[in-house]
Amino acid sequence: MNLAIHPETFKVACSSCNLRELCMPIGFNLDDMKRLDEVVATRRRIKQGDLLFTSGEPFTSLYAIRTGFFKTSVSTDDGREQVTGFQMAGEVIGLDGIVSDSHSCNAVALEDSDVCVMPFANVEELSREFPVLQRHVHKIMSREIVRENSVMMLLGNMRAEERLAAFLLNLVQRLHARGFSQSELVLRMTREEIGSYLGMKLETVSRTFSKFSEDGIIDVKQRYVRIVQPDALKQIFNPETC
Amino acid sequence: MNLAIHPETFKVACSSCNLRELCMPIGFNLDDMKRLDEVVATRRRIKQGDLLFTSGEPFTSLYAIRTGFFKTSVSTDDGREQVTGFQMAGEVIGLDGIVSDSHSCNAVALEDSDVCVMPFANVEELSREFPVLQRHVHKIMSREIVRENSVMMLLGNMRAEERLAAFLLNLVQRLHARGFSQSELVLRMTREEIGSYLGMKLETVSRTFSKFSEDGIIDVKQRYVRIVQPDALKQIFNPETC
DNA sequence: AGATAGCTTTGATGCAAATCAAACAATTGT
DNA sequence: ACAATTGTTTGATTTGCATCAAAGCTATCT
Repeated sequence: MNLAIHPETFKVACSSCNLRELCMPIGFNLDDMKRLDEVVATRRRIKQGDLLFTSGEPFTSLYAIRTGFFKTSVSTDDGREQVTGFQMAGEVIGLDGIVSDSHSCNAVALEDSDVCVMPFANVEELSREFPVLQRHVHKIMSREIVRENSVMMLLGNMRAEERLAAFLLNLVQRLHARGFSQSELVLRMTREEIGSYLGMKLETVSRTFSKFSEDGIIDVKQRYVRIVQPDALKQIFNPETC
Repeated sequence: MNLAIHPETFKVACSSCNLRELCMPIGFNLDDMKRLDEVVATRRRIKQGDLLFTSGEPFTSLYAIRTGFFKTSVSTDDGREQVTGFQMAGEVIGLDGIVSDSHSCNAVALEDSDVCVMPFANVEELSREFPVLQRHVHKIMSREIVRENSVMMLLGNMRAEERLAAFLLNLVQRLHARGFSQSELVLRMTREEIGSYLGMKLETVSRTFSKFSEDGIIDVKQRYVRIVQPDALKQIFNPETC
């Protein structure tokens, strides 16, 4: 790799990464950690709006997000887009590519981002050597399957208010796990992208935000959201609990 | 395992199973195949309507369907059910349990069925030994992720007719891959279960079937469906192609 | 600072699918 | 063979969200 030509790519050590607990298994000794560093080949910077990978592109690597924020989406031939997920630091994307050796979705950076490139051949080789890494990879894939199951529940069974409540609670919970506030967040995506993810139109997303705001459940100012009554949101999401 | 007490469970060899190409990787020699047989601990019979596993139950094994038909579903606390998939012979279920060591969905047999019980510890151990099995397991999980992505597209973006067309085409394609007709099928699930999977009510499913029938695209008689104009179905599913 | 483009909000109207309702098969049990 | 149960079809009505439309806000560029 020629760094003069590809200044955006460079090597980095997992063993010294502060996201280690998030994207790497725990329970390694120092020597193992050094070996584990081999899973990451390079680091890559993606500017806001740029694609990390696209549907149809050959699959070579998984990507661990170091900093930044992504959306993944699939499209129909007639141009309809479905956002399939929003991913933040410590999360892994690219799993869709394994089955057919080519990606089936697009990954777009919603802010300037930084990812660790993990060639899948490395992941598989080291997984055979380290059962704890193997288990970790399996858990990441299973977690994605379970997440998509709950999105199916959202899309198939829930009304607009429930969907948006679930969305906000999920986002803030993941941000909180990363040391951010559990009541305030800045949305990285547009109303249209939220709507695409939740199976509703951008106008409905906007109206539902306004409704929550009128009801005193949240404060909204464009991309900034403060959750004033988290319990009210939880009740909307999970109506039986009342 | 006491066969007198558990007559429904007994050992079976993958190496002699006629679904081998579907649930096992290819490219093994005979000796490897013998080792690979160890992945399956037992076989288990599930009667129509019975549960293979339920949400909350400890995760121990994956299940390869030998014969029969399953649905998987998740539920909200207030009793709403979302069918997350229909699975047939040669397909693997239980992947949802890996992430938290307990299942997060229910698997119900829609007809008398027969599954190979593959303790996940065996799967992981043999995966470390056989890269081709490791790759196979990864592909199965990735395939499930990609499938769920397309269900999200269905639920988020498509109208009732498109959803049902996609559903029928997908079912018949999978049945055809198993040697069945590419134009006739017998539905193993109720209108309500189809509706739950596709995010619509049973009445809408029924009406859409009737509509397709009136338009001469399919013949329907209760659970029996014959696809008269596959191209018309494809066009409904994929409107741009015309 | 002003202009342009992109995003968001809010209102008015329309429609696809949900809901409510009832009759009609098909299947299961006695 | 009959009753009871479960599943399916079809019709009438309602409704939640989409669509259409227009104005307001923010950010970016010159």
